[in-house]
Amino acid sequence: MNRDRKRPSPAPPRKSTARSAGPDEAAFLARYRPGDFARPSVTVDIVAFSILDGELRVLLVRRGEHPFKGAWALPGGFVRVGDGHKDQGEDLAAAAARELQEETSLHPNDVFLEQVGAFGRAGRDPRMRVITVAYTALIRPDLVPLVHAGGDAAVAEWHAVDRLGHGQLELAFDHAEIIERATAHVAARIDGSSIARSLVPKTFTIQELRQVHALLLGTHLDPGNFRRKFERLLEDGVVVRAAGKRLTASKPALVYRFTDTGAPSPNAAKDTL
Amino acid sequence: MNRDRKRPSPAPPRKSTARSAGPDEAAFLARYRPGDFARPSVTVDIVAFSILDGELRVLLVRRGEHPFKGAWALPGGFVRVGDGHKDQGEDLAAAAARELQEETSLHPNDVFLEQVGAFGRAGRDPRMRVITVAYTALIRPDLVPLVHAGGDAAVAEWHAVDRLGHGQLELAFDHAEIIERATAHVAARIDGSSIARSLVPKTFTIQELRQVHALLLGTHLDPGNFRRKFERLLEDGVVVRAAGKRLTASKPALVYRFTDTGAPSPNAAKDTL
DNA sequence: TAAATAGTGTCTATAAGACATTATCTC
DNA sequence: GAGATAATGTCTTATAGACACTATTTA
Repeated sequence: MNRDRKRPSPAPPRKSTARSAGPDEAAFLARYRPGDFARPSVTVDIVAFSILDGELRVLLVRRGEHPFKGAWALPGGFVRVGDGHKDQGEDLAAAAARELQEETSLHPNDVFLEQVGAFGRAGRDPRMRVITVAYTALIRPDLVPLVHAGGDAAVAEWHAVDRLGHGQLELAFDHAEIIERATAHVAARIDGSSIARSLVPKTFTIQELRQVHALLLGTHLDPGNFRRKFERLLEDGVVVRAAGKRLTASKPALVYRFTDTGAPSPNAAKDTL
Repeated sequence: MNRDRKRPSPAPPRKSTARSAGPDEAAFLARYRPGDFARPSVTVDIVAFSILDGELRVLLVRRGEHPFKGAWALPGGFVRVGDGHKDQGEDLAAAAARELQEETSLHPNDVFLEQVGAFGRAGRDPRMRVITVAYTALIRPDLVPLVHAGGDAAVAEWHAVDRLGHGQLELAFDHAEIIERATAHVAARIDGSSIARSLVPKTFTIQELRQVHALLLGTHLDPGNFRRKFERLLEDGVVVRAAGKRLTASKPALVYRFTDTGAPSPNAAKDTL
């Protein structure tokens, strides 16, 4: 029941949350000053997925500094907390969107961003206590070529999730675990179709969409059976025919696109995530 | 790519995580000193569910201090971060387990504890920036009578989740939203049966188990159809007959219990959660 | 025409929903 | 015996998996 932080503090004006604080509480807040005892650093880490060359891949950056110098890490950074008085800083989702944009130069509206959870094992960063909030970011493959433009100087590469295990690649901190949980998170949410929508190009064939589902689920999917499910999406107006055909070595495939029912990114709305 | 926290610091020995840091990195850590810029406070909040009088209920405590004095809040408290040198403090799951025990005097092994996610909207606490990590705790109703014993002096009550909305009860901070998400989290995981196991008494009838599922899903469940699913649990050895019968106003019902396949609480294992 | 893949149809097993029926207990 | 609920059974519908088959294009 330690809900009460036993500390006085200057009144940080609450932002946006309109609620009726009585004059009593206003007076309390005016008197309140935060004591300082140890606080953790809080970061956001971005698990950015895309599909390249038929593989599920995740964006990793090579660390140039200790600890884990030379190892691969998830892009991420500190949550801006503000000065604690006038301004309490940015929301978690905003921090994730900002980091995403800094790393990839992609606009957050084009990317599906969703919280996975908090990871805060003591000792996960050898320097100090760091609690990180992980977000999945689903990047449409046709946007991947635009990714590298605005990033830092550091090396960023898309690594196949399948080839991360078994120490084939040294991953910094607990990022192997975070990627594992993020992958499970995405796979568990594939059926709503809003996930898959963020991992196929603007226009796609049924087989391409099936491949996305198959990769995320880690199983083979029968083309005929998948088509059956796809036809339900057509009937519901979730997808529609697009112009043209996809030319292959044999019979060309019809091309579809998702309609705009339901936004691709739920970012703006949920700022607690 | 702000993965590097641009701060020097004394070497906090990493806890438990056995990894091979080269002598180079060891030297770096010895030199490292954390600068201090603004950090958020981090808390854990417990959304403890149980089923009483046929209702899904959540444990709330009445706030005795500003802000939100007199309002109802989730039990919770600060994550212990340690001094940042020798010790980085406790894991998030450990903090949740500790808070749970402090609040309810229940042993964490008897309770199903699982992370919901991080909530960190700027301004959610008017005093200062606080990021909280919410955990669901599922309390078997037969343990509820033991709950109050070891708590703080504050008033703690089990409130029906159905009767929280529409401003019927003033909830502190963003706890209404946290409860909503925690409820959805639990409902989404009901089918694994490990959830329901934590919300029925040690022995239970089929109808009692059905009621738990119905409450969490918010729908009516047909007794006959539910029995069919239950029979699969029997065949798989997930549940077995227990001695005795439940006496009612009419025909007594057979009594069952869950077997020990699969632990009731996944706490100890996942310390990143 | 051969090869290849897109697209279609069919059979079966499984599970869920609706609902009727029987069994067994208390009062 | 009346009332009540437990326990069982049946019919229908929806969906998934396996797999056979047809259609259309390129080379």
